[in-house]
Amino acid sequence: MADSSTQVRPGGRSAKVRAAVHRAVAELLAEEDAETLTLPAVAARAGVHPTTLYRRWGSAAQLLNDVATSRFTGDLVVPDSGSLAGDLQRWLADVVTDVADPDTLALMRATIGSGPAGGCACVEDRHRQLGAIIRREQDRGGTALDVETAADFLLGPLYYRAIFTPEPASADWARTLVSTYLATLRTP
Amino acid sequence: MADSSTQVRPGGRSAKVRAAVHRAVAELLAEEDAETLTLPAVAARAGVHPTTLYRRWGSAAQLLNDVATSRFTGDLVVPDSGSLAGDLQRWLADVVTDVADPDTLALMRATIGSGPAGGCACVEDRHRQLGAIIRREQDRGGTALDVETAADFLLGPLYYRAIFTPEPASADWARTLVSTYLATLRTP
DNA sequence: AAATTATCGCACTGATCATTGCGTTAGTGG
DNA sequence: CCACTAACGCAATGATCAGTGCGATAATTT
Repeated sequence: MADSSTQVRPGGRSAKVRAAVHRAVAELLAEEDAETLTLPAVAARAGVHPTTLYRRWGSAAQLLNDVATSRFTGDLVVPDSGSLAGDLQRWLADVVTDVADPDTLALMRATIGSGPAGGCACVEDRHRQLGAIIRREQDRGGTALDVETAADFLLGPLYYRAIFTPEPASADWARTLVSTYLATLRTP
Repeated sequence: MADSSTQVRPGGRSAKVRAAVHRAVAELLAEEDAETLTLPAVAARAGVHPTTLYRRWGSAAQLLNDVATSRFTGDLVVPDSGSLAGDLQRWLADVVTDVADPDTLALMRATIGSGPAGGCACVEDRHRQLGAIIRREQDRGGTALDVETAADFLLGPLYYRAIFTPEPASADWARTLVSTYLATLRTP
């Protein structure tokens, strides 16, 4: 103990409590609205004492942020089909499948309402993945693309529909999105 | 009193209370996060007794929904510049200006978290306006366009950036959005 | 102007949330 | 195996929220 006074201890029990709490948040969010997501309610569902939640997370907003971060990072693998079109098609199809889950959507909506005003944990990893796909295309000798513009045309309509409109996003609609975006690249 | 037992009374006092409450909600949302938006807090800010809020709105979610509905309906006029491109350019610029306001954005984010899972009061009027623009173009003899697709390409990137990314939407970026969308119509 | 009643303020109560101090359990390193 | 301490459970407290009955105010009608 040369430097730090706080020594993290991620062994069995803490991890088990954390997993139970995360699962309880997901379940409660899927059942009822985000208004009733209080720390005592989560604790009762997870079989954990409320004091633990107050100490580890402090508030419902921070807990939601933690759940969303661990839920939306590292869940999708960046495909490598050999072409930009193939990579985008497969990746966006995976994103559509992910967003199509009502529980995932509920977590996203709740996170938007309680998270910080700029940036959201729901899409940070998506932007990284899109950047990786574009960088790979550039390494193959393809044209250098702007990540922001690609996100505008691919993630924009997808998340807009998921959050604001009741109609779900289908897989072939996502394919149309990709081909339209690629068409705009050829005709500036 | 032939039919109804409840008789609405929108005269002076009720309207004044309603306006004060709406203003208090907007102020509190602009200052702090949506977590602390409780009915007693709104009542204290508005100078109204909390009982009134419990009776008229019932919960913070319903109050938020009411505020958002009256805030996002009828605030923009549908332009009539003579051409589809001009109408879309001017209208989307107005939408950008509207979303650029931090207070408006805070109200949108809070409404997403507390509103019903399908559809949001923030965009319902936007869809109606976009439908009116497209219908007018069709009356002029132009091509019949799909409202959903137009919303995907215009409102999608705009609201996606506003909610998920910290970077603001500029006016000329909105112009790029419109011209790109119009370009995709000519090259299917 | 008088009667009617929707709406609001006030006081009060029960329920739930947020927080703290203390003892216990169980990972972690020697 | 033993000492150490991070992490948890428990009990108790103050604060705030949610809800109710009743009288007062003011908008609306006759």
